[in-house]
Amino acid sequence: MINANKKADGKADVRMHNTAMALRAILERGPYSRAGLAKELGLTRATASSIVADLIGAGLVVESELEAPKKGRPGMLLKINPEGGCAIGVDLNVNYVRVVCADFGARVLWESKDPSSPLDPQPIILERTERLISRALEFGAGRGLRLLGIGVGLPGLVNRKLGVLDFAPNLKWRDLDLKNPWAKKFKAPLFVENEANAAAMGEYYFGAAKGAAGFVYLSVGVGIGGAVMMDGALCGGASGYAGEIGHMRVDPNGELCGCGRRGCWETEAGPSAAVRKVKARLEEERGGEVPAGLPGSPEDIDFPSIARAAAEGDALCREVLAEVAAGLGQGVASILNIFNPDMVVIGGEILEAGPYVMPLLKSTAMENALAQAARGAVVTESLHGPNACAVGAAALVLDEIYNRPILPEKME
Amino acid sequence: MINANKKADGKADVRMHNTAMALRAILERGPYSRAGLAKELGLTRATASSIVADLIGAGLVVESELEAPKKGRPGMLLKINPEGGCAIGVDLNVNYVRVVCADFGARVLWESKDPSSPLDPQPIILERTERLISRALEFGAGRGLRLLGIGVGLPGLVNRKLGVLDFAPNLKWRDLDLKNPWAKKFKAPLFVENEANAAAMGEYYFGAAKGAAGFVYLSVGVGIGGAVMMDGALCGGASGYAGEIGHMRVDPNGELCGCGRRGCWETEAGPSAAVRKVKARLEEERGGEVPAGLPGSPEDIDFPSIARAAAEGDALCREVLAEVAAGLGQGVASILNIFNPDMVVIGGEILEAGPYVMPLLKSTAMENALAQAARGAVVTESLHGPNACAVGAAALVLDEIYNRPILPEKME
DNA sequence: TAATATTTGTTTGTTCATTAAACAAACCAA
DNA sequence: TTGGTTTGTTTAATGAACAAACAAATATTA
Repeated sequence: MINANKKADGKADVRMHNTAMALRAILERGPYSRAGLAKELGLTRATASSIVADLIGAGLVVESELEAPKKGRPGMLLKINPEGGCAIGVDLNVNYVRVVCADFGARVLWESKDPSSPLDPQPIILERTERLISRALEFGAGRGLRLLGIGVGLPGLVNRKLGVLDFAPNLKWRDLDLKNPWAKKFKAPLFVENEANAAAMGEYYFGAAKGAAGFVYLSVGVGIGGAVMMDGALCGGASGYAGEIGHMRVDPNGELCGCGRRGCWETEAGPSAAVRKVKARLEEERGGEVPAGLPGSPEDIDFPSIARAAAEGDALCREVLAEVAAGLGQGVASILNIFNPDMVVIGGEILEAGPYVMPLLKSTAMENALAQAARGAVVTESLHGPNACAVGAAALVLDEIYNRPILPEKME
Repeated sequence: MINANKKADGKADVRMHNTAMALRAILERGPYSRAGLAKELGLTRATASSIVADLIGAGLVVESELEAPKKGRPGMLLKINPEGGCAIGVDLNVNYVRVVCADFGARVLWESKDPSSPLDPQPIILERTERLISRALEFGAGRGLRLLGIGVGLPGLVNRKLGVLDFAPNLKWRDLDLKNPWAKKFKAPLFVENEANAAAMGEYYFGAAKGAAGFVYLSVGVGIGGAVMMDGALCGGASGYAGEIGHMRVDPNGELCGCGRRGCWETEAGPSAAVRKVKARLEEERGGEVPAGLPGSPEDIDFPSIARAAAEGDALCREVLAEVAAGLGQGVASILNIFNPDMVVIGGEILEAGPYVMPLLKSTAMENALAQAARGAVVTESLHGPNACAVGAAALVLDEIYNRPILPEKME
C-alpha cells in the first residue's frame, strides 16, 4: 500500500542498509555465484543478478572463472574488485583534519593528517582541508582509480540530506554548506555526516561491527559521543544530534562537568577523568614529582602521555587507567541494558591506552549488564582506531554505491 | 536499486509507520479533501486517492458533503469513521489481564480487567483471557462494529513476526504461540508485541506522542521499562528486548537492585524506591505510627496507598514522592541526552501519584539535560494511563490497517 | 456576461523493483 | 542415454508510485 521508495525530495528516506550491507559482507567473505548470492540475500536469482549487474557494469565487482566441484552447471564467481574505484574520507575535527583514500575494498591506501585549531578562522581550515583532499585525489588518480565520491565527518549537528553543517559547538561553526561547493569543486558525489555516525558506519561496513543487527559505537575522547545503529540504519535522534551518551549521569555526587551538571559519565570515566585524577594524585601522593613517561610539567599531562607512562610501567597511571576502565565498563553495562545491542564498539583516544583499559572495561561491562542483555553481546575496540571517522566517511560513499550503484555517466 | 517492499516472508520489514501515522493524524485533525491530503503527505493526488480508496471501500473513512468557501471546485471531504470497525487490545500482564474494545477512532468503548497471578498455571490465565476477549467481541458485535483484529501486549521477549512469546521472565513463560491458535479461534488478524512497545505504539498513534518524530516511552511501575521509537519505527534492540532502561546505573553507591547490581535507576527512583523510603522513615521518624491514608500495617504499604496518603496531605509521603520525582527527572535528563527525542512519555503506576511527581519530574529533567537536547523536547504523562498497553495493543491492529488496509474478504 | 484562472478528482500511461515461471546451458550420476 | 541439479537469463506480471492530461465545478476578472 505505502511504499518506501521515494524520490530524493520525498520525506521518508528509509534506506535498506541491511541488504546493501549483506551484499557487501557476502561478497567480501568469498566469491559467490549469482545464485548463491540470491540465496544469502533471500532474493530471487533474477533480482540478485540485476543488483550485481550494475556493480559489474561499473567494474566494482568482477566475475572470475568457474572453480566448481559441485553438482550442476558451474557458475561465474563474483567478487569485489578493490581496484574498481576509490572513495575519499574526510575527518574534519576540532584539533586536526584527517583525510584518507580508500579503495572499493575499504582498504586505506593513503592517509594524511594536518593539525588544526578551533581558533583558526573557518576559511583557513577549509582551505587546508581542500588541499588535503586534492592530494588524496591525486593519489587516487595516480593509482588509476576512479573516484567514487567524497565523504565528510563533522563534529556537530549535520543535515544529512542537504549536506549542511547546522551547528558544531566545539568549532563554533554554523550553517556551513559543504555539499554544493565541494561537489562542484571536486566533481564528485559528496556525503556529509556527523563524526560519530560516520565512524559507526565505518565499523558497520568494514570494521568490528560488520553486519551487526544492532550496535552502539562509542567515541571515547575528550567527551564520550555515541552513535546507535539498529537494523542497519542510524538512529539519529529527533534533531539528528548524535547521542550525547557522555552526559548520562552516573553519580549524583560526582565531579562537575563542563555541561554544568555533576557526575556525567564522560567526566567520571573518560580520558579527561584520567588526566584529572593523575594530576591530583601526583600532587597529593608524590608531592608533584613526575614519573617516567609523563611531561616535565604537570600542566602538560594529557591522555596520550598517561598511556605512555602506563606502558612504561608507572603504577599510578596504571591504577588510574584501571579506575577509568571500570567506570567506562559500568556505563557500557547500562548501554547494554538500554539498547540491547549485539555489539558495543569502543573508539577514540581511549584506545591509546587500550591494553590497560579494554580488558577491564569489557569484563566490567559484561558482569554488570543484565544476563539477557549481555548474552550474545560483544564489547570490542574499533578496528580503525584513529582512522575510524575518516574511514567511516569513506564508507558513506561505498554505502551509497551498494544501495544504488552510480554509473560513471549517471553521476550528478 | 534495492527496494523496501518485501513479501511477508522476506527478511527486511521496514514499515512506513510515518506515512501511515501522517495519514491518521491528518484525517483525525479534521476533514480533508483528497488533494489536501496529498499535499500534506507529499504525494500526488492520484496516490493519495488510491490510498484512501481502500479505506473508503472498507467503510473506515467516509466522504462527507462539500462545504467549501474556497476557490476551485469543491472537494469531497474525508474523515475517519469511528463506526467503521473495532479492534480488541489485550494487556496480558503479570498481575492482571486487561482487555479493551476500541473503535476505529481509537476511542475505548469497553474495557474490563481481571486480576491475575503469576502463580496461576498458564492454561488458566489463557482461558481467562480468552473469556475476556470473547466478551469484548460480543460487545463489538452488539454495537454492529466489524472486527478489525486483535492486538496483544506481553511483558517479555516477543517475536513480532511469528506472533510468539519467546520468554517472559516475570511470568516464567516460554515459547508460547498466541498468533495461530487465537487467530483461528477468534477468526481475526492477530498481532503480538512487547508491552512497552505496544504502549509506545498507542501513545504514538492515539496518545501523547502523536506524530512525534522520535520519542521514548517509559513505563514506570515495579520496574522501569522503556520503548524507543524513531521515525515511526520501534527500535527493538538486537534481540527485540524492550529497553531495560530501568537498569541504567545512576548511583554507584546506591541500593541493591533485584538484578544484583547497585544503584539501578528503577531501584533508586521508581515506585519501589518510594515504598522502601516510606517504610524506612515511618520506622525511623514516627516509630511505626501510620499516617492517614496508609494501610494499618506497614507491610501492606504499596505505591497506590502512598499516592492516596499524599493526596490526603501527608507530609512524609509528599516528601518521598518529591525525592522520587527528582530521581526520575535526572534519569529522564540522561535519556534526553542519549536519545535526543522530541518527547518522553511517562506511563505506568507512577501516574497514580501524578500531581506530586510529574511537575518536579518535568522541571528536573529539563533543567538537567543538555540545552540542545532539551530544546524542543517535551516530557509528559501518558494519555492512556493504566490502559496504555491495552490501547497500544489495539493500535497495533489499526497501524496494520493504515499501512495496508485489510478488506473484509481479503482477511486471512 | 464571457473568459480565464484555480482547484479537485479521475484516467491513462509509465517507471521501477521485484517475483514467478519458463528456458537453455552445463554438469554429474546412474 | 536419460534424468536430475544447478546456474543464469528471459519473459511476463504485480504493485506502488508519479506525470500528465482531462473533465467538472467554482471564483475572479475583463
